[in-house]
Amino acid sequence: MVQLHDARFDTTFAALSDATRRGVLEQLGRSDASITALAERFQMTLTGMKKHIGVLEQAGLVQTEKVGRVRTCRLGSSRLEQEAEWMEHYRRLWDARFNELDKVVEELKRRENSDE
Amino acid sequence: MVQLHDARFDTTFAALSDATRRGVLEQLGRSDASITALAERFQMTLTGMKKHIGVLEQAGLVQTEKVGRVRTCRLGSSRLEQEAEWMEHYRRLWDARFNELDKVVEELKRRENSDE
DNA sequence: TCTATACTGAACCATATGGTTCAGTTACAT
DNA sequence: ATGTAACTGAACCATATGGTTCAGTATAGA
Repeated sequence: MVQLHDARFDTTFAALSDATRRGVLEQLGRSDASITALAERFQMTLTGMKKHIGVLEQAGLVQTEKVGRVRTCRLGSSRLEQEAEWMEHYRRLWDARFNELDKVVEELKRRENSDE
Repeated sequence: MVQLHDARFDTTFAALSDATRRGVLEQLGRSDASITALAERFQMTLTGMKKHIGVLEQAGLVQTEKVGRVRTCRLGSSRLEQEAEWMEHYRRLWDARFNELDKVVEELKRRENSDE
């Protein structure tokens, strides 16, 4: 049931398609951070960063918790496992196609040889 | 020089964030195909499919060649190697954070025990 | 109690995206 | 020579995205 994962993949890959958001993930890998801290680090308004965090949260890549007036962001529960798997799958497809081409080339060589 | 890869990552992940395009990659993993064939398979106008192919081509995931009046699409040269690497990197960050939390939890338990 | 900080939400803006239709152009088949 | 098939490009449309400003609300600190 590949279809079932489609929506999730859409949102995860879309979340990863922005350099700022990938930067935020890197940062959160080093230490948790407030929205303000992240906004400063990436030279952006609070509101702008909040939106990015929203996207990352939606994709399960980040979790946040508000205590007092500061909302702390940390890495979320999605470890991109299925996405990494998908990439592996794609690579196998690629290899399959590649090997097929190799066979064709070999076949051509064989014919050339028998023609000589 | 992480920045150098940023633009490429942007376009690759964006290309992968659409279910139709991922479907096209799957299909091309099985066999090369014309734009018309792909458009039919994914129930879409020729023009629509052409745009998707354009996006995939831009990301290096697909290559095309026009012979006569049909343009044949096949898997491209990008094997998502750097992207897979990036995901691994992210995972290591995640693990690092996770282990850190584990230590904190252990530390808390130790204190609890010494309090008893 | 007053003030500054940290966030939130609505509204706005420019540009991008995913799709369409319509009007070509080129190439194959009769 | 002509019709049809395969693609291409321009124009259009609705919605999404990445950002902003501005006007709040809620909390921490003096």
